[in-house]
Amino acid sequence: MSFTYEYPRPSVTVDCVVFGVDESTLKILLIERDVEPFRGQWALPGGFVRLEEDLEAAARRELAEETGVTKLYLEQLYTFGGVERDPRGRVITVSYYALVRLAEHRVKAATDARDAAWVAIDDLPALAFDHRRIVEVARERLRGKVRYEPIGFELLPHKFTLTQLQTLYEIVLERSLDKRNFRKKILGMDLLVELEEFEEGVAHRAARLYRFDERRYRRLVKQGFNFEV
Amino acid sequence: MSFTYEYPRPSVTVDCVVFGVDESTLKILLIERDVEPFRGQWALPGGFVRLEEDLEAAARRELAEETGVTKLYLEQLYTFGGVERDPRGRVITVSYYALVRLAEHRVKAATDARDAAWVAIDDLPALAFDHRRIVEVARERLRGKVRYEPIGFELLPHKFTLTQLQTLYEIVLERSLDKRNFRKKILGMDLLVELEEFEEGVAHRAARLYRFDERRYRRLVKQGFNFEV
DNA sequence: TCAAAAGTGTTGAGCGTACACCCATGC
DNA sequence: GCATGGGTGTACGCTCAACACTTTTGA
Repeated sequence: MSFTYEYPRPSVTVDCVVFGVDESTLKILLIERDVEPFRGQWALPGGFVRLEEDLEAAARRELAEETGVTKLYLEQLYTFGGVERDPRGRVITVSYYALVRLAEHRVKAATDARDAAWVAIDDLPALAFDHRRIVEVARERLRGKVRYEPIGFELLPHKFTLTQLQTLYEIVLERSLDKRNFRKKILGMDLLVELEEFEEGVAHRAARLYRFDERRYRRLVKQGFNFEV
Repeated sequence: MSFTYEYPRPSVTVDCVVFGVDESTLKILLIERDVEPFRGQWALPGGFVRLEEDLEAAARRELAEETGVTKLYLEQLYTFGGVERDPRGRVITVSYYALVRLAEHRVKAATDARDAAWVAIDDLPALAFDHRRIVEVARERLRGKVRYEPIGFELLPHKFTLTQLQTLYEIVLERSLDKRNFRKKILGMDLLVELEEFEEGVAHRAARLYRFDERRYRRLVKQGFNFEV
C-alpha cells in the first residue's frame, strides 16, 4: 500500500524526555534502538505520528509501546524541524517531556527497542539524532517550570518527607537550599497536608510524611495565588 | 508531479501571530485568505513548510510573502496537531509569535492573501481554522514572557519615553502600574540609556527619550542578572 | 552513648508598595 | 494662566537570606 501527494511532505514524529528522580539523581528514560538508523544506539522513546491520532496521544502510545510507562504528567516541549536532523530525510519532531514517580515505573523494553533503561542525566551515552539537544532543552524547561508550578510533586511518591521534597528541588535546580527557609516557605503556602504517618526503617529520627493537596492548590490559584519556590 | 510514500503523512504548516502596539492597543497582523478553504475569511499569516527549509525560515518566508514584514523578533510558540483542525485533512501547524515595531511596518497584501491588516486583539473577526485558539495561546505566552525577558522593547520605537514603556506593559499585562515605582524599578536595572533628546510636538512638557542597551543587558545576564518587571 | 538526620526562631537588609505634589511646556 | 502630562521621595511592611542548636530515634 502507498500514499501519493501532489507536494512532498515531511514525516512527523514525537519524542519524549521522561524524567524520574532516584534518591539523589535526575534520570531520563532511554531506549536502545532495534531498527535502523542508529540501530543499537540509545535514543529517546518516540516514533511516527499516525494520521488518526492527536500528537499527545501519539506520545503516550509510543511510551507505552516502547517502555511500558503509562500514566504520567506530559507536556509539549518544542518542535525540532531542522532540515538535516534525520538521515532518512525530512523529519519534524514534536517533543514532549514527562514526569513520573520512578519507583512506580519498572520499565520493560518492547516494540522497536532492544532495551529500555533509566540513565542519570549527567552521565548520558551518545544519543541518536539530535536527541542530546532535545534533552538539554527539556532539562532547562524543567528547571524553569519547577519553580513556579507545583509539578515537582509528580516526581515524588504521593507521601513524602520535607527533606525528600527539598532534595528534589536541589537536584532539579542544581543548587542547595537552606533547610529552615525552605520549610518555612513551603509550609507557608498551605499546600501540603501533614499526615499522621512517618518514615520507616531509618536509623535515626523518622520524618513526618506529607502529601500535596491538588484540590487546595487549584482553589488557591483561582483566588490569584502564585506558587513559587 | 507527485510524491509517493509507504505510509501516509500529515501536511505541516507554520502560522504566525505577529504582535504590534499602536498607542494604546495591542494588535495582531491578519490576512484575508484568497484561497480555499475559508476563502474570504481572516486568518493568521502562514503556509506550508517546504522540504528544504527550516521551520523558522518557513515562518519568515510566509510572513514576507503574505504581508511584506521582514525583520522581526520571532519565537516558536506551540505545535497544534489535532486531528480535525483542518477540513483538507491532517494538518500539523507549528505556530510562531513575533513582535514588531508597528510604525516601521506598513503592511501590504500579496501571495494567497487579498488583504493584510492590523487588528485590535480585543476586537478580532471570526478567524479561519483554530486560529482563535492560537492567538489566545500566543497572548498568554506574551503576557508571561514580557515580565521576565526584555522583549517589550521589540514593540516600541528604538527611542521611547518612560511613559510609552509603562503603557506598553500596562497593555500587555492588562493592569495599571504605579508611575513612580515603575520608573524606579526600570531605571534601577541600569538597562536604559538616557538620551539628550526629547519628545517633540506635544502640548505639554516634553518627555526625555531613552533607548534599551542590549549589549549591557547581555553582559549583566552573564553575571547572573535577571530581568523582571 | 553515639551517629544521623529531624525539627525549629530570630534578626537585619533589601524590596515592593502605597501615596501626592511641584515642574515645565505649549497654547 | 491654564491644562496637560513629566518628573520626583519617603515610610512602612513584608519577604528573603543568613545562621546553630536541640531533639528524637535506632543501632
